[in-house]
Amino acid sequence: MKSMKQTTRNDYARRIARVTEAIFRDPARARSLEDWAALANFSPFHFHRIYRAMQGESLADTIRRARLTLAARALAMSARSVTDIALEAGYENAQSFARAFRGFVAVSPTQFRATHRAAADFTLPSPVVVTRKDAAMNVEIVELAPIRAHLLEHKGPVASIPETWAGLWRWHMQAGLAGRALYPIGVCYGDPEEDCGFRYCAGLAFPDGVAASGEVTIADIVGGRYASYRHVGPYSGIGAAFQKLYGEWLPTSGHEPDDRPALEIYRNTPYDAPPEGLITDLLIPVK
DNA sequence: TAGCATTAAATCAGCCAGCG
DNA sequence: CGCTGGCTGATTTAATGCTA
Repeated sequence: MKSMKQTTRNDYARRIARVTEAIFRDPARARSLEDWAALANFSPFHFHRIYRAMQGESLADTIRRARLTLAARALAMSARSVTDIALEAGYENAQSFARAFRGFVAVSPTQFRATHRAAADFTLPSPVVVTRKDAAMNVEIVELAPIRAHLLEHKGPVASIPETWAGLWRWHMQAGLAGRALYPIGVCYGDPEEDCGFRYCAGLAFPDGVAASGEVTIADIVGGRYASYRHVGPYSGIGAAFQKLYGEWLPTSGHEPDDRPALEIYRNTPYDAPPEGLITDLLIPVK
């Protein structure tokens, strides 16, 4: 996959994107591997390998993620029964659904619903706007107060970052924090374009101190001056947005980059918004 | 790409809690 | 006590992944 020609890669990416779009448009719809392969113009045999290589997860993983994301949203935002939501999400019964759901977010559907209903009482202090939005790229300069957060360092390829998040959510639940308000923040050290030197931590900010345990640590995210850009859309577009910020905006902005980590502040989550409605503030440190 | 191994999902049986 | 909804463990079945 690494040595693949760029044109081939683009072509493959387009074909695979047709499949993932169809999955997220209607996650509950059952289709055979042959159908999905046909949609991407691959033989079934090659399809799952190409899919996995391009997406970093199997077709089944994507379908499960789409279905459970849909279900999680329904749990958080409606009062319908777990069984109804399970059936609507494409599961044949509530049992299978409960099992898959627990595997996804580490808590049962009803616990999840209780947590997300209860978690509306805490908001981070908003960054103070120093300069208005840039005409070209909607970037504003903000002053951010320090944030104390629980961090879990991501290890492995960028594509598996969702697993680290799942690990941090699991820790959050296991630490008995279900029902407590929280605020997810991604912390990026170094340059994502370089394999070495780039580190990513999944973080959760809490209203008050809670002891860390296991691989989860407590850290103070340094405050100060940041250039803030609001990214709206699926998380897959964040890399390109950062690239644009560093590559296009920063050099012409007159600002100098600082060596504090860049931040991703998630203003909503896949549990309460569809992929195209995900709001993420991207903050790059400036002097 | 066949054939085997592994993994995930479905199914079934049964438990528990809440309620009339 | 029976009914209902929700959850789980064990087992079966199907899909997926790996290897040659």
